[in-house]
Formats: sequence, C-alpha cells, structure tokens
Amino acid sequence: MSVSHSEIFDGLNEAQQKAVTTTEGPLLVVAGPGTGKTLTIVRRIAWLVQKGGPPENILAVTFTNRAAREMKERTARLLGDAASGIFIGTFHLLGLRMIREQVSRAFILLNRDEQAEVLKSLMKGTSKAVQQTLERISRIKNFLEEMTNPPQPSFAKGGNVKTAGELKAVYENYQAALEQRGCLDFDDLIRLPVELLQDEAVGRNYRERFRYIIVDEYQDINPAQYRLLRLLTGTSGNLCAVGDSDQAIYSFRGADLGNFLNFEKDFPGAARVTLSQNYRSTGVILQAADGVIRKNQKRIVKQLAATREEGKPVLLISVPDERTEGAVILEEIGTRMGGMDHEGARVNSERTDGPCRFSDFAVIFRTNAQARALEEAFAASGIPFQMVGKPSSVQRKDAEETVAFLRSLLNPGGTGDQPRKTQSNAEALLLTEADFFDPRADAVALMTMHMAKGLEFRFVFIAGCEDGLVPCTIMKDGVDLEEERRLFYVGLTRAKEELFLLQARNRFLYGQSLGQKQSPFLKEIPKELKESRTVADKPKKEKPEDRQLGLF
DNA sequence: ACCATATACATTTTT
DNA sequence: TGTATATGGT
Repeated sequence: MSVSHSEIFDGLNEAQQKAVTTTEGPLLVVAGPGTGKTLTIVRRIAWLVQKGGPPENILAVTFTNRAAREMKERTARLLGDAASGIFIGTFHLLGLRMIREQVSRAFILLNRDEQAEVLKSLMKGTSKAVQQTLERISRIKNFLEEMTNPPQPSFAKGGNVKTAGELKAVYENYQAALEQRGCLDFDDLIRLPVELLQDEAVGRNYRERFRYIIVDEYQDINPAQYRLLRLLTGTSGNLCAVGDSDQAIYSFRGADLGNFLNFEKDFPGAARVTLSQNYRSTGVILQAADGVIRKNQKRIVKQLAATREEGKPVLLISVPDERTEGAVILEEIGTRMGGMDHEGARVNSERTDGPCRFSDFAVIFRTNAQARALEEAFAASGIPFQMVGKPSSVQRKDAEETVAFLRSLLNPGGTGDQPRKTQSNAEALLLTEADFFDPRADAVALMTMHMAKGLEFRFVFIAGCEDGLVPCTIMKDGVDLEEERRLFYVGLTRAKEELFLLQARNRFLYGQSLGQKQSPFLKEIPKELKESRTVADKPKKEKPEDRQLGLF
C-alpha cells in the first residue's frame, strides 16, 4: 500500500505508538487534552491499512461532524485513495447508512421543529407540553428511560405530566405517524440500527464487515450508542475506545461516563494505553488544570506531562461587573495584537511566539446568557468576533435555504430510486449549527464551555468565574459538581499560552444580581500558579480601554 | 383575526 | 432582564 512504516510512526511517542499497534482485542486509550489523540487515531487507521486488511473493515466513529471531518481529512492526506473505503463519520451517519442498506433509501429526517409539529397533532396541550413529551420520547429512544416508568419528577413542573400509559399511547401514535409519512427523527438513526442488529444475519454481516472499530470520545456515549457498539463488536471484538473521563460533559443529556470507567471490566482482557504527553499547553496551565480536576472522584487518573515551557502564571482578574469584564478582555486582546496600520496588517509583533491573530483568542463562558454583554462589548469595539454554535444571520439563512432545497428533492413516498446526488446531499441534513464555525476566520471566538471542547487557542479568557455560575448552581440544586468541574477543566485546557479567569463582583443575570463570591474552583488552582488583579469599582474618568479600542 | 398587556421563566445540548 | 406564551380586549 501507499503508506510507509516511517510515515506511520514519525513523531509518535511511545504511548502513541502502542495505541497505534495494539490492534487485536479491546483497547482503552486514555487521552488527555492536547495529547495528540486525533493524530494517534489517524495513524492507527493507517497502520491497520498498511497491515493489509481491507479498508472497509475499519470503522471510526465520532460524535461531531467537526471531529469526523478532521479525522477524514487527515486520514485522506496520509493514505490517499485507500482512505475512501474506510467509514469515518458520526454515530448518526453510521446509523443513516445502515438504515439505507437494510431498510430504505428514501426517508425524511425530521428536525426538532418538525418533530414537534407531528406530535402537536397527536396530543393536546401547550407547546411546552409538546416539547416535554418530545423530550421523554427521545429519552425512551435512547434507552435512558423505560416506557413503563412513572414520570420523572423533573418533568412534573410543567403540570402536564403523562402517566406511563398515556405516554406509551402518545409514543406509539407518534411512531405510527412518522412511519406513515416516511419519516425518521434523529434518535431513530441510532435506535433503528440497534433493532436491526438484533437480527442474527444482519448482526453477523456488520460484525464481519467492521472488524476494527475505533470510537472517539467514548466517555460521552449514551446507552443507545453503547448498545449499537456492543452489537457491532461482539464480546471479544476489536474495539478501540478513546476518551478522557475528565472531559465528560454531556451526562445531562444521557451520556454515561460509566461506560468509560468500566471499560476494562466490560471488555475483559482489554489493554490500556494512556496518552499523557501534552503538546498544547504551558506547564503552568497544565498544573492549574490538574489542581482542579484532581478533586474529582469519578475518573481514570492520569498526570499530564508538559512538553512546552512553564509559561506565565494564570491571571485572575476581579472586575466590578460584566461590562468591565468585556472591556478588560478587549484591552488584553488589544495589548497582544498591537496596533494595526491602515491596511489592517498588524504591526509591532516582536513576540517570540509569533504574531497574534484574532483567532488566537477565545472567550469562554458557562451560560449563553453571558454572551450578550460580551457580544455588545465586542461589537462596540470593532474587533472581529464570532459566536461559536450560533451562526450569523447570513449563515443561518444559508443553512435554512440549503436544508429547504434538500428537502424539496426528497419525495416521501419515493421508490428508493433516488438520484445519487440526492442521496449524498441528504447527509448534509446531519449538519448542525456548530458546523458553521469557521476556524480559519480571523476573529475572536466566543462560546460556551461545551462548545469549546476539542478546540485550542493561544489565549483563553474564561468569563464569569463566580460562585453560582461556575459551578452553575443558580438554576437548580443537585447539580453534578464533578461534571461542572470537568466543564471548567475543559475550559482551562483549551489554552496554549495564557489563561485569564475573570470574576465579576456584581453581575446582572436573569434580572437579579449575582457574583459576590468567586468560583470555588479558583481556590483549587495552586496559588503559586496564579496572579491576581483587581479592577476597582469606580473606573477613573477616562476608561483605560478607550484609548486601546480606538485603534480598531 | 388582531394587538396589547400580563405573567411565568430561566443551564449546558455533539446529531 | 428578556423572551415566549397566555389572556383579554376589540
């Protein structure tokens, strides 16, 4: 084949090499942030191909289109044509393909609004009640809830709770309606393949085809995805589970960290490789992050080792309110960008780390409600920024038009004889708003901690490091503190060079003021790693940021 | 059918 | 605080 031994192992450390070459039997790859996880997976795929097996035997699944795209591109770059036979894609794309192969090529995939429309016609109640019922149907389809279970207390507040019997009836009506219209919802893309694989012949077919399975972000799989994998793998199959217990941040949606923690019990004889060499962050950032995450109990412990310099201390900045928070962030960005000449080219960049681009900066926060103040500050400054996960109005329109067009091509009662173009385009329906984030756009990225996973930036600002927000306890009690800590950890470990943690002493959110106390997680960062700065309550008559902002 | 006003309410969300 | 839904008047 086209790829050489040295190309596969070039630049890999020992652990990465082991993760690449341990191909037979179950394998758990514990991959901390910035440890070359994707590189390792890509090289593993190359190794499997180089060993001579058909590329069709390889299945690599991820959660996001973003991750799948990256993996696909890098694999193609390394392997060329040989890469085309490998399945690299999201769980949902895999399910989609299986349904096409086994059931039908012509069906319509319903988005959330369309689901609601279908359900609305089948039940009485407010649209809120419809949403809640939809949520329960989704939980059932993902095996998070039994159909016969009594209603969860968390659903009781809407006042439109269904008994188990009522729910069952609505569920069945809903499914019948989908079937009648030739529709599937997103959950069906996993649920239905799980059902199909129960069939002995179908199961055997796919197990023989997918001899080598790689699953990225294994810590975030939910029960439905777990079942799918189990059915594809069999008991002694070659399942390579890659993930990090410390970055499990989707349990609120049914992701079950237990799958990751118990992998070795679950798959007896499993080998384990830990990738702990970190190539992303400074030593200080890694130690700070470790100081926080080590407080968690539910984890597979690993000690990240820095390969970069120690770096600057983490800067804790206390500001009077959320407006100052934005201003301080802008000021720090301005300082690092230096001035610009008339053409917009940057001048004055004598940093050893190279000149900065706007895209080297990210502002990360816990709740979307915080975005407004920051967005306003950025908009007023003229510094280019993009909200990750929220497409601009132009992008939204684009996406809507594309989806509408694609839908117009699909005939519900189709014979299954769709033109090829339509078939592959239909996969574009799996695209999500997050896929419109353009990493090459030279703009500061603003996003929630959840959206930040998998990304990295030279300079990271975490806004709203206050008790009540980090961890986020203002809305609900009984918050999973460990998950909140992981979320903060994800935020911290996005930073390559400098990390800023901002705390507003007063913050107006949801019509009330918060933020007297700083986040308890800040105390978990060893004090020798941090430096504090306080911006006084009353700024002087001329705000310092005004001068700096004027440049842009 | 429409608009104005009241009132409830609020995390995170890969597909 | 703001939004989104509910209500009440015309």
